[in-house]
Amino acid sequence: MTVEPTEPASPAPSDFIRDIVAQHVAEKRYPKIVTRFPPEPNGYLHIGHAKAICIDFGIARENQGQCNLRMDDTNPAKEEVEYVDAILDDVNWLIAGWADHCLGLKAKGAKPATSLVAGQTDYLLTAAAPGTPAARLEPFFASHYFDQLYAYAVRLIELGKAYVCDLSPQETDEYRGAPDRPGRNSPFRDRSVAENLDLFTRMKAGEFPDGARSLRAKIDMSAPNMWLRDPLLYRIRHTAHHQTGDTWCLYPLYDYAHCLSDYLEGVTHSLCSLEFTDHRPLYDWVLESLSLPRPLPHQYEFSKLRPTYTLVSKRKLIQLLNDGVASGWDDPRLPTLRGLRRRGVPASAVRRFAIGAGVTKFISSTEIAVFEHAIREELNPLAQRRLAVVRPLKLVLTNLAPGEVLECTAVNDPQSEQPTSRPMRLTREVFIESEDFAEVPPPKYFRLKPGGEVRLKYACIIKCDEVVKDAAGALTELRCTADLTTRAGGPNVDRKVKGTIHWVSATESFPAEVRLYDRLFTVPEPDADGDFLKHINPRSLEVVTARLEPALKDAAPGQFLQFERLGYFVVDPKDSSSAKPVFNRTITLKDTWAKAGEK
RNA sequence: UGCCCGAUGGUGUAAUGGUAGCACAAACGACUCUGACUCGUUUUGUCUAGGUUCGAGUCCUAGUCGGGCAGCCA
Repeated sequence: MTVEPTEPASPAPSDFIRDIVAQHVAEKRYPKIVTRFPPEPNGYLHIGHAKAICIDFGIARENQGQCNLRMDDTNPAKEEVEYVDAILDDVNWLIAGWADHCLGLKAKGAKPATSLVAGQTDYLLTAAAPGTPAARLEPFFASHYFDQLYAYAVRLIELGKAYVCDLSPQETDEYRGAPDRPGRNSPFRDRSVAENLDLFTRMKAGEFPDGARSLRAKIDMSAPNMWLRDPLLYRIRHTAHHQTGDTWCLYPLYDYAHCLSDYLEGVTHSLCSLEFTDHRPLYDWVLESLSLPRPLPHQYEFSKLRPTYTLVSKRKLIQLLNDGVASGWDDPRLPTLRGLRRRGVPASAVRRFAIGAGVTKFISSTEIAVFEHAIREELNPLAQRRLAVVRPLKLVLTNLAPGEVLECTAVNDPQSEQPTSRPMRLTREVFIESEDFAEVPPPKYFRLKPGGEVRLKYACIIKCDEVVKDAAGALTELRCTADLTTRAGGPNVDRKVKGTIHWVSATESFPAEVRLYDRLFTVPEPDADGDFLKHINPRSLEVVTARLEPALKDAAPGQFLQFERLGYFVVDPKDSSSAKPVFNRTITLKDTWAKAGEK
């Protein structure tokens, strides 16, 4: 099983949004802090969403509050149940052991309850009680509020604050004007309440085709903020919805549905990304226009997380899939939560990265190195050490007899306070990493070279006597002698040599497919020139047949491993089987030697 | 010639009128049976110009630069 620390190592962060929340808590403005994470079920979650999740859930958990998972599903044309399930799964993975106790889900099929608050009809849907079996829970859905949303729309009409408009989509655009040019009033703007009510009822009844009419807020067509120029509240769509089926042909738009969904759930702080800043006055307008009896939620915006060397645009991710660059939403090279999970990135590392990026309104990109560092930081204490040779080079220990076996002891978890160990068997023929031998060594090369010595990790020091090549001049094997006095327990255990390399026995190891993943793009900003496909890293995936030490036979999916001196690895949860094991490289170890070579 | 948001080392972020700090990255060194980890040292910063103030990264004004907004998408 996957082991996850329950708390992030870093202290609770502070930022401008948390400052506001703290202030509200101090004022006791709300009975309880409630946030929400509102994905649209039209795609998979990625690392960018992880930041939103960490903020939404983080603030809830720091304030003994709750964060509702809500499907923002007001556009039936784009959304599917497949995504609903995947999103729930990904969120559960990301917050497991960290904020699962404040995940707000509702009882299956539950709808908002109607009550009288301060003499006014009010609707409220709260999360299911803790302890409710998971099978009886589901996320919140904006689509489950369609009745209440409709009732609020009627109230808006009665208040003279909304009207049915017969302008076509094209005409609506023309009437809206431009940022530097005021719009014009719709000719339908001053319909009577009775006529609006009649028309709206008939829109709901399905009397009109798509786009024929819409319900609009009556605000100000000359407002400098485009979103206040009588924005649409409802549009007609004769399309089945994954939750409500054919019940509706009238669907609310985001700006209308979102603020009210927040209110309906008792959300207090509605946190979203910067592009919604211009919508905030509309968010407030809708709620304030309705004179609602309970405290209103407020929207606060922050900047998105944008790591370098990758892409977090749904559209571009889909293009990678369609072009066959990626094998699916769970391709380990993708920044999707599914891809990351399959790659072997622990949820705690995603959180550490997302939280560490901070919360501001400054549009920035975060170096992927910060993420890679977070992954290593989390994995280092978690990963069991193993020996594996990814590009095998045969090496014969000439002073060992064929069939002779030298028992060694290898450490599993050097970072632990009480490290455990496992046996390894050194034999006459072993494999070492091709990279660990150089016939013509560069300066400061610590590894094996002709006539040179190196330690075989956990075994003994060896000396390279002979380099054997085939007729074509290609290296075929190395012939070495082992200094058995340097074995554990031997008189010269402590003899120092500059290099230590990993190895596996040629006869005891087994072959396995290893997928060596690297960054998907070769440049920090793949889409800077609008042509990200040009910058795909041709070596983002390299498949090799490696030789693994016998203990790796028992490796289970979800178990974090370190192949010493190579990097962190996991069993591929999808393609691996005991007959044909497959390992994914999550990330290499930091490699200052390779870096030196680049210069 | 509209409205809104933003600007602190290479990157990200803190400092809430009082010593510009942290992380990553980079460089060097120590340690090392992982060229990992760990530890130590170092380089690099308040967009510009005015103003308020004993004192400004912080407040004010103007400018510059960057971003968002004209979906019946979210």
